[in-house]
Amino acid sequence: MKDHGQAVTRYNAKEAEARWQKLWAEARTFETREDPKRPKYYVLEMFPYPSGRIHMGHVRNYTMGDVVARYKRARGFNVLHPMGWDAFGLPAENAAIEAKVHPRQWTYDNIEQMRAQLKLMGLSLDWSREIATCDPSYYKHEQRMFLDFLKAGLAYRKESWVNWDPVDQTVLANEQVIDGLGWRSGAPVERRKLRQWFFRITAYADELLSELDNLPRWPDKVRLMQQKWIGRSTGARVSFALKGRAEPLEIFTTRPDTLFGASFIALSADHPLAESIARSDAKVLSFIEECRRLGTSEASIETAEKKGYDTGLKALHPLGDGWELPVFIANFVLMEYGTGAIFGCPAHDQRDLDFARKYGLGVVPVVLPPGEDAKSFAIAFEAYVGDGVLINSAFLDGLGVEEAKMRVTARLEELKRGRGEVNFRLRDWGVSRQRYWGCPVPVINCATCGMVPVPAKDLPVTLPEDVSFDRPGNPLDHHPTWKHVKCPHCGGPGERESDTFDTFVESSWYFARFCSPQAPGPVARDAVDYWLPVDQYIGGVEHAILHLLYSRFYTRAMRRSGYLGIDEPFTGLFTQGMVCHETYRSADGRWLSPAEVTRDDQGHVRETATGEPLAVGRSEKMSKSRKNTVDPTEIIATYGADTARWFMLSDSPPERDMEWTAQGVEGAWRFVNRLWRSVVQVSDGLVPVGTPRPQEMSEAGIATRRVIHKSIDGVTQDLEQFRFNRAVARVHELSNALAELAGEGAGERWVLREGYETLARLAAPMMPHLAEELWRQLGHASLLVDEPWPLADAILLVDDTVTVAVQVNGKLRGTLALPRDAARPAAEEAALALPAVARALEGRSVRRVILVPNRVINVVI
RNA sequence: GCCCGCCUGGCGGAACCGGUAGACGCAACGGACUUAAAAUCCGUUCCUGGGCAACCGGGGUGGGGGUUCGAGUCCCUCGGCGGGCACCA
Repeated sequence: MKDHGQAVTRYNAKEAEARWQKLWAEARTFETREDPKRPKYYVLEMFPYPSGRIHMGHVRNYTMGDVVARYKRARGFNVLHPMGWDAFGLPAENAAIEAKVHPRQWTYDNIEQMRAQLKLMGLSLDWSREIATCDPSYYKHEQRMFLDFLKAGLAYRKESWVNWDPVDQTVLANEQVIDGLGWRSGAPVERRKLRQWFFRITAYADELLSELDNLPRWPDKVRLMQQKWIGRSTGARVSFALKGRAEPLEIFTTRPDTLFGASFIALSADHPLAESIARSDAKVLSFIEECRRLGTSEASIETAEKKGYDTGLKALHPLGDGWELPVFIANFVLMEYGTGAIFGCPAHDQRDLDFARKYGLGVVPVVLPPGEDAKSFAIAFEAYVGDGVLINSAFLDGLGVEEAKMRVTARLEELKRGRGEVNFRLRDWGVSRQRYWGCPVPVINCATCGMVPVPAKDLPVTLPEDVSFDRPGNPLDHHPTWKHVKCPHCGGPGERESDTFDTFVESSWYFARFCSPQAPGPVARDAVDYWLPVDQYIGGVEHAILHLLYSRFYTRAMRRSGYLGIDEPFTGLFTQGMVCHETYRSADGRWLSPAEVTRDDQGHVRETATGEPLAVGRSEKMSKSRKNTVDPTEIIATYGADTARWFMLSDSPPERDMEWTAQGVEGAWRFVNRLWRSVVQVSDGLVPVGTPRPQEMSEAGIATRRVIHKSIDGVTQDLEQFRFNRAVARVHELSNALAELAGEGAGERWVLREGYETLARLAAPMMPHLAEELWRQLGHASLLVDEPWPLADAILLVDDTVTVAVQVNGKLRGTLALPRDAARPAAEEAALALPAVARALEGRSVRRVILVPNRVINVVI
């Protein structure tokens, strides 16, 4: 074909995309409202932190969500697909410190920029529902709900150990402590006991665990991680009397069956008993201080030696007559778990064994492994933790481990020296942050009345605008006037709580706010009842525990306060992989960004500016530190959003990491153009829109129709199952088949129309702008986005003739074209008649023939 | 240390429930068009032996073993990579 100039050979993505985006916006195509007559579908991607620029991770996430939203919309669902901003957080304050901008200004500027960037992607979002969590119109509802939670006992304040940075004068999260030092100040972090706010997530520990089984559309991996995080363990609480003390000591164990193998008791350094002894014993005090200095970082735990200090106290075994056990303070016992005290059974716990060997304590085996002899069995340096039969254990002798656990627990209960107990690893969620850029905890501290919640009518408690970040610590504390208020209770002088909430609180309910973003209360009940739960939630695995667990808790807390009627916020969850890129490094160790390098004719990578050759490193997650990032806006400016979206969905399965390559984008861009060009070229010769299917059709035409309808069926299943890479491959296949038919002269004009219309429809969720363009080119006046999803003709999905593999002893010897569902004798005969089969048989007799209908004929000799 | 996942051409990956391994794309190579290049179009490409050729054979899904008429797929085992948790009593 002759080149008729630029207009015919090149698709102007930039112009076309802007045009369609404008039309969708004008038609308010994606604005949604409740409609009880239609089935709803709520698609949500984890909302972004407004860092200032979108990155490829966002592009991948929002492309996937948009494919789902557009597909479900075409299937007739009333689709809610909103977007907002997770707008509180530390980076805004850092910007305030470094660039002297107000966090609010910085945040809203960033939102402005990112919204413009996102809009270029052509996402089917209902922008009328946009929310920013730093807006008082959002967080005032959070404060309102906090008051409800307070009343319901789901929020409370207690003293708790925290990581304290003495220079920055703030609490640090565990993630912000690196090798025992504050991440910003570099100062050694101290453990301090501070009054902190908590959400009682543990109240729902059992439910949060058991309901994981009712989330079949969540990845197993995430459910498993949450299971482990909640960490339910069954055991017993056992009471040990202490010689010379009135108060008994309680311990928790999951192995009450090994109670007769006890040889010591160990207390946490933070245990009240340890602290009480320390008051009269300087040596104990210095040991406790040594334990505390060890800190909580992973490295220190790993390298720390198991150490104990014998307090000289004696505990009396609850089942032994006058049996005394030494009481140690040990550095490996955590106050936060169980009762902060344990009994040590060295024979059946490795850590206890190490401890016993170090301090010369007894090692008595009480569980006999199968096949061992009770007289000769001994423990050396490896504890036995498996199943077996109880020995040396009085009334438990001869029982299995499980049976023994039950029996001993029952006996302890009779004696009132213990009872069965379930413990969780999960702790209550500490939500206090000593930060400015967060939602203020709506509480006033009064010298007379104590803690007084801010009355609902006084909400919101807004952040003061005039703050200074000149000195370390919480600006809310330093503010001259903000925190000084009258006590709402007695009218006397009070002080505002200056803690703000962890930003995870905002993200724990934003999905509910999206249902009715203008509601005067936190939510409008009819709106949440209609829209919730979220049918499909999409985001990174990094939120597998924190955000997803908090949201599950918060939903229950909202239910308890009457805001919602559901338990689980997200019925479907998909965790997408990361976007990676290869890395470039110069000889002197500088990292270079993909934009700064060129590939020469030999395939060597050079720095564009200097021509210096570069080392190409392995592909890693795009990150600023490695400089291996590609700016989505530049890609969209060059190739258009559809190309970026198409490449994002190609090749790699969505749950896996993908590699971003320049060649890959080029390939996607070529396909966009090829598709556009083939429709432009073919459209003039097609039958008019709406022409009924002709009675007569050529073989090639019928064959192509089969491909078309199999494509509909295949793409539909692929999209339903999040197999976007396969959907992409199928669209390629259909495009190839149509090009082939078009190449065969006049071809079947009707079939070509059906084919290209189908192609446009199937590609629309993934490349929405191009699809509209093709639809228009094919002669339609309507918007494709309002067209229904195509339906496959079931008759065309089954072939009349099938290709069957013919094997001899499982080895492929040839193929056979047979009528569908061919009967055994005919199929067998045809198979045996194949020359390759006869050759393989070499005259040997056939023992039997395995026939898998329409698939395989296996001749066994 | 414990738990989970993964391993298929030069690369990303496909292969429904055990039934023709390598779809589709990238890259590479060859050809056409062009004064030339780019773009585009056509063709080839898992490895390997034989043959001028159409063609005929052998091997192959991280290694080893097993189940089965038949294994990328199921089981055992070893190795490698990735992720999660980590003093949890």
